[in-house]
Amino acid sequence: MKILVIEDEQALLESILAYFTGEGNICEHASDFASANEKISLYNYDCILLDLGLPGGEGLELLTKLKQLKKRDGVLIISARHSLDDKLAGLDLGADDYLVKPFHLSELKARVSAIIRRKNFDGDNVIVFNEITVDVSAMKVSVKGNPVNLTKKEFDLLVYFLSNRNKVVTKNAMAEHLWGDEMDLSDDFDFIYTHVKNLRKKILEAGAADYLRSVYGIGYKFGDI
Amino acid sequence: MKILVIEDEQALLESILAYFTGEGNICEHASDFASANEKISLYNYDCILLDLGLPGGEGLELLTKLKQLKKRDGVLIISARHSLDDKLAGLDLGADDYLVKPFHLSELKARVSAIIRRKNFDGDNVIVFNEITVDVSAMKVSVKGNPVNLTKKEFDLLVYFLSNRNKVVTKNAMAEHLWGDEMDLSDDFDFIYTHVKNLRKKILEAGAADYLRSVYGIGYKFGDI
DNA sequence: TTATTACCATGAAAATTTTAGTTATTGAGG
DNA sequence: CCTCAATAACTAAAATTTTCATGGTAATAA
Repeated sequence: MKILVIEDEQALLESILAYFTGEGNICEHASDFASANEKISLYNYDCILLDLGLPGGEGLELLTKLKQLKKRDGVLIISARHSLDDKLAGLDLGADDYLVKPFHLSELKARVSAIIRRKNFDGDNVIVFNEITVDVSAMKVSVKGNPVNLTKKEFDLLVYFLSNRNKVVTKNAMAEHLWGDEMDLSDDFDFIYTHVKNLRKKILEAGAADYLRSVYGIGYKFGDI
Repeated sequence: MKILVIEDEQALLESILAYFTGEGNICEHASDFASANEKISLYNYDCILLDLGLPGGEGLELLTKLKQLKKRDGVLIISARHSLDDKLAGLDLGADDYLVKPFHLSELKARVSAIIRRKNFDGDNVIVFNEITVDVSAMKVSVKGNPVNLTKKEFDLLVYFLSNRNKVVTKNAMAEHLWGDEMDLSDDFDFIYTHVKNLRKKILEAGAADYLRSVYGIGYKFGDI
């Protein structure tokens, strides 16, 4: 999953990044209002961790901005302010949850997972698409009940396709979601072909129909044939 | 096992902590309502010892909270109030057992063990998995009837694997369970490999099949081959 | 002391990325 | 409507990087 951490306290930022990266997520970060504003405008995230006490601007404004842009990123507010007012204001402006500092990383993770589950999979841990079943939390995939061994990138790719089923996804969007901002978008990332190929092969060999169409010059579409 | 002791009477708290820590458990504690509330929200425990007469709030509310959060921690109420009403109220709200002060630590331990046994091992003292037998209360492990000498960490690890059999457990989850919150989860704890290795070796040498698979980039899975 | 736990260095295994070569699709010019 | 060059997509395999296993050692606790 792709996560943006907006936090100016350097030590906390780093431990959050280390933890979530270690859990296998793609993480980006911003430490001030301006860069946070830029990130949320330009990119999409599965979840944004937003610290309210931010240099250069009022964190709550970012929520307003997200709403204006009609983004559907999940937002978890993390803040030292534990007044009820702030909490309500945040939730009112569209935040999905609110966590008061100090907190523990395992708790943060649990909440982020809950938000992502709610947003992407209707609160469910398991995505079912015809004969393909994906257990997101257990990172397990099966076709007609038979388990399929996918690597992490293959798994991420499949989940991305499934949460965008029947929509055309561009190569850029895929790259952005799977590799985050370490990836220079001016590069061509032919290696995506490798992962697509491997995923395709494994799913087909497991006995699923060929749901993945390439859209010449654009990207791919995964969905009903 | 991970145990939370919620108790405001300092002397009693300390003797309980000393006793359970001495028994090899990971113990945490809280002395007032607020911090107890925070702890139970943030973490999962194998058993929570809950004193009802707590400064700052009504202890029974914590039970309600646990239920709301859909936690499955075991709860043993310890309280000076020996009225039947309190007891029934507590059990009604989901507590697993009730112990009236004063009590003997050995009695407390027996009840805590019973709760943990019931929660984790279907009330059984002994986990049997193919040729591996684990006596949880006696901390003894045997393979095909031959005893295997495990250290504490190895034992804990094995029990953790067994109570999560056939599921993938992440390195983070393992660390969290084995070391509690003293461990900085943003660190990488490569030494977990050592414990895995030692456990694996001892179990294999004792003649068991190789039930432990590593799941590249994620963690481990212990279960049927 | 001895037993246990944490850490480190090294090599092996697995996954990811790069590279290079092949095939497919498109659209412009004949 | 065809041909063909340009671009895009696909594939296989090599190179690189990451993760894991293991033996040994230092630190700590019993």
